[in-house]
Amino acid sequence: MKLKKEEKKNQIIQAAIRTFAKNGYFNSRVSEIAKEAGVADGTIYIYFKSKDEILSAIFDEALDKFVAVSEERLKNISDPIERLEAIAFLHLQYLGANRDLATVFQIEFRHNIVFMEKFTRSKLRDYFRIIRETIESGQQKKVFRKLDPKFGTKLFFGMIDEMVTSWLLSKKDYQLEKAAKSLTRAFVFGLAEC
Amino acid sequence: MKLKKEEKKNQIIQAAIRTFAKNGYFNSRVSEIAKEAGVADGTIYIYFKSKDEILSAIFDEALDKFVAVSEERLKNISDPIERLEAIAFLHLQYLGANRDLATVFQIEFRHNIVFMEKFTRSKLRDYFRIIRETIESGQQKKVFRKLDPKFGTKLFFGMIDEMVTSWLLSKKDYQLEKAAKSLTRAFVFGLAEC
Amino acid sequence: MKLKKEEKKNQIIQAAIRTFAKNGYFNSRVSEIAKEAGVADGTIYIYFKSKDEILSAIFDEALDKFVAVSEERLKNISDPIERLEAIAFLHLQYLGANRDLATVFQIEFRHNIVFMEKFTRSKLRDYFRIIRETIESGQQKKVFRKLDPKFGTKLFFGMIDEMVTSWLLSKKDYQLEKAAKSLTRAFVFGLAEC
Amino acid sequence: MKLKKEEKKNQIIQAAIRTFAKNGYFNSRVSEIAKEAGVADGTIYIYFKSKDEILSAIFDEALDKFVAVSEERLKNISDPIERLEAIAFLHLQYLGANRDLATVFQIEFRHNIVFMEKFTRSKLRDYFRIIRETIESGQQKKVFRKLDPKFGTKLFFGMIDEMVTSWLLSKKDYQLEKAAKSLTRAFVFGLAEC
DNA sequence: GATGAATGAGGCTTCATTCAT
DNA sequence: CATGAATGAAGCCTCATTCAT
Repeated sequence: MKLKKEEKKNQIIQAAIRTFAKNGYFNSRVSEIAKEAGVADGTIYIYFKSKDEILSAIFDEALDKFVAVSEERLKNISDPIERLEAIAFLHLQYLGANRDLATVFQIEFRHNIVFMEKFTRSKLRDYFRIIRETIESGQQKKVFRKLDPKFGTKLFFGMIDEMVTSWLLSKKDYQLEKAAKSLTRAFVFGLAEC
Repeated sequence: MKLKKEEKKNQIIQAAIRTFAKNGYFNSRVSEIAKEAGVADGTIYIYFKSKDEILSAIFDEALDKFVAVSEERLKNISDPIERLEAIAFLHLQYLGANRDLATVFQIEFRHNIVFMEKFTRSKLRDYFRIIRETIESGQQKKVFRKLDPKFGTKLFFGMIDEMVTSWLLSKKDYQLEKAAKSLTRAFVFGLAEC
Repeated sequence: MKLKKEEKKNQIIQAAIRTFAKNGYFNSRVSEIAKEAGVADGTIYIYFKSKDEILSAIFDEALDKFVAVSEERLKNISDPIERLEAIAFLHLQYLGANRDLATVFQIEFRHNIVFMEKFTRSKLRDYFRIIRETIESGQQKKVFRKLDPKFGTKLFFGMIDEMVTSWLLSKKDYQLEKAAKSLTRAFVFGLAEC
Repeated sequence: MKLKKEEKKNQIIQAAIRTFAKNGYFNSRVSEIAKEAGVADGTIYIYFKSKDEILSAIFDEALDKFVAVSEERLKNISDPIERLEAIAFLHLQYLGANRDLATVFQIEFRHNIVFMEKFTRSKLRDYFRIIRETIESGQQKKVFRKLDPKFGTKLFFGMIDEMVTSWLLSKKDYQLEKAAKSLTRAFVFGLAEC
């Protein structure tokens, strides 16, 4: 019973991801999501308080899952450079595997500034912490030079994030995660010759 | 007469930037922009065909101005590393000087994938070209190692872009352009020790 | 369920007829129709795509019903003169029984040449055909003299139509259908003495 | 000076006739009429109090001119049948000569019921009187049989009116006034054989 | 729990009219 | 007289949300 409920909730979330990806949050209709999910309009409101809450649920769920998977995969990697590459790989793979989810993340996450702040301060904080701790660890091991780890985190995240956005805007459907290696190499060793 | 018309158009654009920055495009009302600009609702439609066109005009104007200023400033800088730093500086300074404009750029620009594509394919292309040519020039001078220049462009842009977004979300009002030097250093020399 | 839906649709149509009759199509507000029908503004749009479509529906329905009733009543009348009189009677009775509907028909039907053409080419064509075939039948029976039947149809229709318009503009509420006999007599035998 | 003023007023009226004929009164914009007349929007309001008054002026002027011309032409025709034919001819010729004016007359005259009543009670009354007196004269001369002359007037007017409407809806540009003879014959002698 | 018809607040936009130049 | 930029009231329609069935 409880399972069935979770199933239907997920069904609605998946429908919302497809709908938001196609038309954007503000140009998507609740009735459209309902149709896509194969339920009645009113049913949406049994599982979610409002249209806005569906969007939040998408991010909540996707971020939770991503952080959980990432922590699991990173558990046994101790080399800082290897870890950074793994992080980039997981990030690119996760969004590269689901273009609709990626679209919602890259486009609708910037829903409005309050919305962004909310996630940046909670769920996304965990992700940023993973990157930051990896950089700090590398600095302790003298693999990385001195540099504000928070600053480095932003730079690294910015690189990955732009790869995803660029991939979305490109019509070509290349393997996004393949960029992880050279992205990390660029971040660690820079663009300079030698 | 012509001047006055341009003045009023600009007045509306500035009001729209403030309004969009505050509430986001979709949660802003045309009547609110009108009030903020000190004109009647209908007056907006003498200068713009639709609400959507106001948003486009903001980007059009801001990007044109930015590219024009940048090209002027970069004219006499030939050293690739210096050029990259100048680009980062100009970018960060331009948006750092106008928090409302920055908000609209970082939040509203990605509100709609079609809208993004439109600008990425035209106005923004010029900006990306400036970065790319600088990287290519550095590669010819053997200052930069071999790496797809387009890929490098994305990484560099991604770093800058994330700095701006992070600055917006931060409550602290630090000097954004101060990051240009260390950002460029990180991009060119990487994070690795020595 | 289906019945209830048809009922409500009809309820809106009747409200629209009253509203259009009172103020004319362009000076009628959708909110006024809704109020008159006892439903919310938005409900109108569950049953009709647009304000314009309500007007079309009024004509569609009224013409369909009129042609159906007329064909039924005329089935057993073979004498051409009797048939013409019956047609005039039915036409005058139909509109004479519902002053609001008559107003919409006489005033709003000609509000727009494109709108008129649409109905003249479809629904109204059936009605004109009934008149024309009666004239042709009378000519075959040598009751009527040679005359382009289409021309005759227009003349006959014009006579009836003007009776309705005149009745609408008159404040007196006389029995419109009483004119059928003398109208037909005038059409068939003319104004000449003997 | 006065002449020039009248000229410009007429210029606006002609522009309004073309504009109303094309789009109908409610779908015509004052700015469109101004453009068509080659004057500024505000200039319209120097010559007319409102948009509605332009429409009234069109009917005022056209009806005055028509009645004046008709009375002049009918002065020397005493035979009732000849007079009726002349009336039909003048009516059909007048509107047949200016399709735009005819469109405005047949379509926009039914602007709303109050508007119609206003003209039917004043300007149009003169025209109806001309027809009615002709019928009465024919009855006195025993050319026409006994029949309420007002009733006969409506029938005759209805026939002519429908000819005009039918011509408007027809794409063919036939000579409308050619129908005057057979129309009158039909009205006087009827459709009956012999 | 599920439905989907009904609600009604509110937005974008139009356009007749005004009035300072 | 002529202009046309500015006004702002008001309409059509949309759509998130509710609730009786």
